[in-house]
Amino acid sequence: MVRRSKRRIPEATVARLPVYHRSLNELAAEKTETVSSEQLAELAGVNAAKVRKDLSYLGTYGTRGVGYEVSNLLFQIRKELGLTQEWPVVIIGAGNLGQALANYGGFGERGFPVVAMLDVDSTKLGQTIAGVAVHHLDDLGDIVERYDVAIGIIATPAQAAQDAADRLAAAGVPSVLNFAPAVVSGPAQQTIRKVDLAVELQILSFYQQRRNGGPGTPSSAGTSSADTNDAVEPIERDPAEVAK
Amino acid sequence: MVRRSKRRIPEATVARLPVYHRSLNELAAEKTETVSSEQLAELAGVNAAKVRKDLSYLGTYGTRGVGYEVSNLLFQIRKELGLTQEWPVVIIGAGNLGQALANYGGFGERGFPVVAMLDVDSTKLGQTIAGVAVHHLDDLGDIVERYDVAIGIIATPAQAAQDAADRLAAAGVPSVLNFAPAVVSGPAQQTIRKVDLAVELQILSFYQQRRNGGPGTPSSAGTSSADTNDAVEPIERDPAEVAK
DNA sequence: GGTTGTGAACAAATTCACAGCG
DNA sequence: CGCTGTGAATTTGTTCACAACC
Repeated sequence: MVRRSKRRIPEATVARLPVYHRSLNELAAEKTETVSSEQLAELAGVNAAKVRKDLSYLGTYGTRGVGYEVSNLLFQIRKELGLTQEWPVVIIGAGNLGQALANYGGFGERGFPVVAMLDVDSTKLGQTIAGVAVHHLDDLGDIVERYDVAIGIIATPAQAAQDAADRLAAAGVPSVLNFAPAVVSGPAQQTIRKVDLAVELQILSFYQQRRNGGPGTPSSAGTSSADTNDAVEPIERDPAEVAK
Repeated sequence: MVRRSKRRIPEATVARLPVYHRSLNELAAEKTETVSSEQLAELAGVNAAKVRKDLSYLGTYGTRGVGYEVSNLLFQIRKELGLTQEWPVVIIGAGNLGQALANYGGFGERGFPVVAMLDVDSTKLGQTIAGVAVHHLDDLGDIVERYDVAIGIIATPAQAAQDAADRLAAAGVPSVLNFAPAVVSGPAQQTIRKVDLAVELQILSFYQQRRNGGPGTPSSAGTSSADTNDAVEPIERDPAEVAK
C-alpha cells in the first residue's frame, strides 16, 4: 500500500529539486516534451550525473535512449516537494525586512500566499503592506488557526528573532524561514532554515579578497584567476546539546 | 615573508565564518574577553568540534585551557573575510525585488554600501529608493569605475538575469549575488552565488510534506516527528561544459 | 583541570564509468 | 546507438577522541 520508490532523499538532493522544477517549468512553457539529463543539467547549472542520481531517488521515470518526459517529471517533483497544494505563510516583523519580503511578490506567485504580517509596534498595526494586513503578534495563534498557516517567516531584528520562533512553535507552525541575522532554535519537530542576506555578501567578500592575493596582501591589483567559484550555504542547528 | 598559516580554507568553513563573526561581535559588545569553542559553538548554533576545526584553518589563535581572545579572533576573521574594508555594491533591477533589497538596510550597515541601482525602465530612472538613485543600465560601466564597485546584486526578473550578469562581467565586477530565479553563468574568474527566496520555501515545503506522511499520503493529520531538521543550500555553477 | 588543535574514523555528497535497456 | 540508472571510487565535510599544553 505504500509507494516505496526510493525514500530517504539526501538533503543536497532536496535542495536541488526546486531548481529542476523551475527548469522543467521553462521547458513545459515552450512545449518541450522530453528532456535528457544532459539538457536538464545545462538548464539547472549542474552536471548530468548529478541530475540522474538526484532523479533516481524519486523513482524510475526516465526512458533509456530517450530521456525524461517533461510533464511527468514535473508532476513527480511537484508531488515530492508538496507543491500540489498552497502553503499559507505569515511574516513576523513589519520593519524594513518584513516589508521588503511582503513587497517582493515572489512568494504568493509560487504557491506560498502571505496571509498576514505580525508586529508588536502599535504604529504599524492595521496598516496594509502589499495588500497584507499587519496584526499584533499576540494574534498569531488565531491567525495560524484561521488560515492553517504552515510556514512562518521571521523578519524581525536579531534580538527579537528567538521570541518570534518561540511563538511560532507555540502556535504549532512546523516550518520556519529565518531572515533575521541571528541563530534561532526550536523544538525538534520544527524545521528551521535560515537566509542571511549579509552573510552571502560576506562569503563573496572572502573570495573577492582571496582573488586579490589573500588577507596578508592588501594589494588591489593582481588577478589570480582563483579557483573555487561557488560555495555551499552553511546552516546549522541543534541547539540542545550536541555532544555525546 | 608570507604568513603561511594554513591556507586553502574549505568552502563549508568559509560559509560559517560570517556566523562566527556575528557571534563574536555580540560577545565583544558585552565586553566578554575570551570565549571557548564550546561557548562560541552554542552562539553560532554548531558543535564545538566544528568550531575548533574551522578556526584551526585560520591559524593558531586559541590558548589551551583558556579559549580564544574575542577581539583577536574577531580581527582574524574580519581579515580573512576581507571585512576590514567596505565593498561598494550595485543592485541591478529596481522592481519589487530590487526595491525590497534596497529598503532592507542590512547591506550598508554591514559594510556593503549600495551605491546605485540600475534599470532599463525609463519611468524608474532618476527615482531615489532608500536614498539610492536609479540609473540606466547602460551607465553600469561608469558607475562601477567611479565607485570601484566590487559586487553586483542581480534583482531582475528571471529572463533579464543573464544579461545583467553579462553586463557585470563586461564591466569587470568580479562578484555577483543573484536573487533572480534563474541560473546565470559568467566567466571563470567571476564568483557567483545565488539566493532564491522561493526555493527556500519549496525546500521547507518538502519537509512539511514529509512530516505529513510523504507524497503518496496526502493526509493532513499525523505528526511523525520526522527526522532531518536542517538542510544545505544548493548552489551550482559551471555552465561551460562539465564533462571530462 | 580545562581547553585547544588535530590525526584518524566516519558520513555525506559528488563524480566516474559502464552495464542494461529502449 | 543513445541515454538512463547505479554500483564503485573519490572527494568533501563532520565528528571523535586524545595528546599537548597552559
